[in-house]
Amino acid sequence: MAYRSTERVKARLSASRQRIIAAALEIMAGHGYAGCSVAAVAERAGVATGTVYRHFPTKADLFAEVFRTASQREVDAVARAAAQRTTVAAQMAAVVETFAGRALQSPRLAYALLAEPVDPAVDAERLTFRRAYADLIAGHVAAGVASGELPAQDPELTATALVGALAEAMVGPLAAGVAGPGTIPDLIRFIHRALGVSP
Amino acid sequence: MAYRSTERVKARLSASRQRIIAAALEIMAGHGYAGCSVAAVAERAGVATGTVYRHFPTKADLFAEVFRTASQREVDAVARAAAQRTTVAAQMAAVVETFAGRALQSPRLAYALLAEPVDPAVDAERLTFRRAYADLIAGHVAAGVASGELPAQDPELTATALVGALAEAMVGPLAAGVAGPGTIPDLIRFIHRALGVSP
DNA sequence: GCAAGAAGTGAACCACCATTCAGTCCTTGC
DNA sequence: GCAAGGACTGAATGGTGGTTCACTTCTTGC
Repeated sequence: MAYRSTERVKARLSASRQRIIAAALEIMAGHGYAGCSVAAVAERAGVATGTVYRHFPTKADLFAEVFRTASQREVDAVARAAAQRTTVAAQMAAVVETFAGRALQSPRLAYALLAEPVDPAVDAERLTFRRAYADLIAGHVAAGVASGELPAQDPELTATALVGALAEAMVGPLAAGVAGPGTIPDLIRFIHRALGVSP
Repeated sequence: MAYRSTERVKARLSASRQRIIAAALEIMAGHGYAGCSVAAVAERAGVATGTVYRHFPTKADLFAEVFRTASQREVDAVARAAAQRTTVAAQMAAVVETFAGRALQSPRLAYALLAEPVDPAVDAERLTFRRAYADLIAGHVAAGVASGELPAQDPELTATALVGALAEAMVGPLAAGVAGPGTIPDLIRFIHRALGVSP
């Protein structure tokens, strides 16, 4: 036995894997999922197409991970913003501002993550993305109901509906390229009403 | 010139076209968009695959029309239900009940119309579907604001967000096959709060 | 009945792209 | 240096399913 992979190689492999994921993300941000052929991803990552398959069994597996990575980044940013506020009203305002602000920064990527037609196996990953947002929101809503800041309601349903509302309200602006200046404040008012925040 | 198409032939052509659309709808209701190969649609319609292409230039064109037809039917049903009520609160309750009730009657079709991964050209048609709902709702909201039943708000944004909320809240139940018994009343309460209906 | 021309047929075609694999290059331990 | 075995390559492969088209069948006006 003359070969047993060493730390150095493991690190290189891992770096290579990360480069592939990063390349896929960059292409998604530039040309959407539609532009993400395996060959294009490989070229941008500086490897041969075959190499992609040493890291991921199928294209769907690769993009499941790409979606997972990107989604986690988004959800984390929103969670961090919300955590800095104390009232549910302020927390939800932070959620909207962060979510919408980031989406408008990278509209093509946001569109790919939210709504672009993708392989069904990748689409499944999208569900967990939305679920992560819903869980985050549901936690704040449940706390608000418990503290009496919000009226009694099913936090799960409220959170799911709010995620849908947020996503839908962003798809138009993302397609158009910009949001009207009043969109975000209006959306915050809508969501405050929906939560039952007292005015 | 020995041939100029007559009424009888025109009627037959139109009937054939309708049969193709109907067949596509039936397959969507049974197996989703994924089951809709052109060959399968043709077989169900009782024509050869080539015949489909005498009526529609591409598969995407066929399904754009299929989506348009199915969507119109849904929107009409919802509009009709809402039109029978007098207050905005009751109208929106009717919207939710009709939308959700019909979706749960034909979950596979509803899923295909709302969320299943489809060809991008067909996806575009989905946007107009959602837009039609949003316009319907926006009309009622605007009337409610004008009459003082609802507080001041941007009817367009409210309507868009509500469409997103409705769709998102249905995707889970559609995937699961059933909705919990409380889902629809809870959703109506959510939407009433979001509109600012006074309790 | 017949010529002209449209509608209908379905097997063959083909574009696209994910996936593979035989050959080459590297890394490791001795 | 060298043998063993992994990593890398990228041109070739293959499956899928939308699309075509040469041919057949039907309609029409005379």
